[in-house]
Amino acid sequence: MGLMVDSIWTRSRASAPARDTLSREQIVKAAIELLDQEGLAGLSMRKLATKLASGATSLYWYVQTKDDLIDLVIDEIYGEVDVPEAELAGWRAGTLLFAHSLRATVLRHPWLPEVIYTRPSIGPKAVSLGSRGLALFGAAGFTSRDLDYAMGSVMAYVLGQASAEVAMHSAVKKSGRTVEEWTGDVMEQAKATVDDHPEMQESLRRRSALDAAQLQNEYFAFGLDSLLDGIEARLRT
Amino acid sequence: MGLMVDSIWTRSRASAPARDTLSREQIVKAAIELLDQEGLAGLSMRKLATKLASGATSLYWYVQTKDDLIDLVIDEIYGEVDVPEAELAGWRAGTLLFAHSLRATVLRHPWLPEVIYTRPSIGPKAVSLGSRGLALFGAAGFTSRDLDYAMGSVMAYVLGQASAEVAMHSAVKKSGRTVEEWTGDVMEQAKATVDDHPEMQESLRRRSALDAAQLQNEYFAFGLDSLLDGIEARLRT
DNA sequence: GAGAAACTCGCACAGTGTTCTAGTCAGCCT
DNA sequence: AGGCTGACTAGAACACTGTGCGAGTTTCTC
Repeated sequence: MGLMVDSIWTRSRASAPARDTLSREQIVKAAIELLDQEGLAGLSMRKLATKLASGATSLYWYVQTKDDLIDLVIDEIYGEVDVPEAELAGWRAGTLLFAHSLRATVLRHPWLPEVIYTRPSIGPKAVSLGSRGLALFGAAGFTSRDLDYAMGSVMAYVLGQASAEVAMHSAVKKSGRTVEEWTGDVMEQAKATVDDHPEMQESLRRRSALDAAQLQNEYFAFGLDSLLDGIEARLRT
Repeated sequence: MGLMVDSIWTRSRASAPARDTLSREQIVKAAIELLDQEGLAGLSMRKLATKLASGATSLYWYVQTKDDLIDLVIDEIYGEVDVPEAELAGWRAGTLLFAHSLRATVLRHPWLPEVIYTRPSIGPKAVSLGSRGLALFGAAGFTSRDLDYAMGSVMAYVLGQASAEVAMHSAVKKSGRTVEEWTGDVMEQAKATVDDHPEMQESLRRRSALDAAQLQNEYFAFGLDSLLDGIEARLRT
């Protein structure tokens, strides 16, 4: 009974490194670079090893499996997210900063949505992020379960919206055209199916009338502001 | 110039099927079954072919690549989502129904988050879903860009929250324990990193004090209600 | 009956994650 | 100094992946 779940985070190095050697940090860093350049499909143990000028199977000394490596990578990324102190910014402004930082992080690492939803994030940096987030919301007056709910809902929204953005970006990139051209293509190509749907037509037309980046910003802000309004209202009950 | 993007949706069968033959529908259906049973990693063309009692490469007559197949699969899944008519339910109730239906669909197909964020959804059923959603929000009085933003924000939140749920479920399943046991494991295992974070400790303790499913429901409802409150307020300006 | 489609599928290729095993190196003990 | 131990490297091999190719079979059309 009570057998412990053995995960990456429980293990640690036993003594000092012997000579000029590989390291987890190094491997994780290289993996992130590879992911940023070539996406999730472009990350293979062999390619990663070549990048590190080592044998492919040497990596397995530092990492149990590829999945474990990805756990490490994800946690590293969580470390890039800013969570301001409540005293400095106040809740609303602080949360906006946090949300935008999280969004920017996802956009910087577009392969993230493909992997974060396959596992809960319980690494040290993810925990630290969660903790600082809870502090921010706690300082605003949220307590007990509302505290968790509020924080979690903001994260869910931001990750969801950013993930959708990333999905579009990657499709555009794969097509090798500009965002605007791509939108046009999609409209044309989906014409047959969209024709029966007047609401969709208008929506697509609206979409192409505006600069794509600005549109995404407004999109993001609309939902975030709405959500925060709603959450804030729950504070006064 | 203006070269069309060639996608799954543009192609169509030329004439009637010849004899007792495979079909796209059949393949897609089998793929979904396989995905539900074994997850994304469990879907391979060979396994799928065996399930259909056919040769592996025969599938390539109906489907250009595995990615195309997944496009078809995703669209099929979008067909499972309910979007009520505005006249029947009204905006708020209708949106709640829609949101819960979308969430339930994701929970029914936990591999979905792993794939939806790698491509925008522009298949016929996804378009139909979007269109009916826009109709629902349009009937409530949203117009122009607010219409798109409101609808998109709700989708982003729901998908984000459901995806996070699914991430936890799959970790629990992989560990082979109950949700409650697993939560305990995680707490114990993350003790070292969590110990410096008092907010996190309380949050985790709170989490284990409540039935997991009920907690997820409350979680989901909190953010959704907040978001809808905020969106609704924007209707009156 | 001939020819053209529609459809099936075995073979092969390059690539994957990972295990196993033999090896090299650095530091410690006697 | 010599040998042992543990830290670390890495090649060979296994079972598996997606998919292009080309040859085969079936059915429809004239």
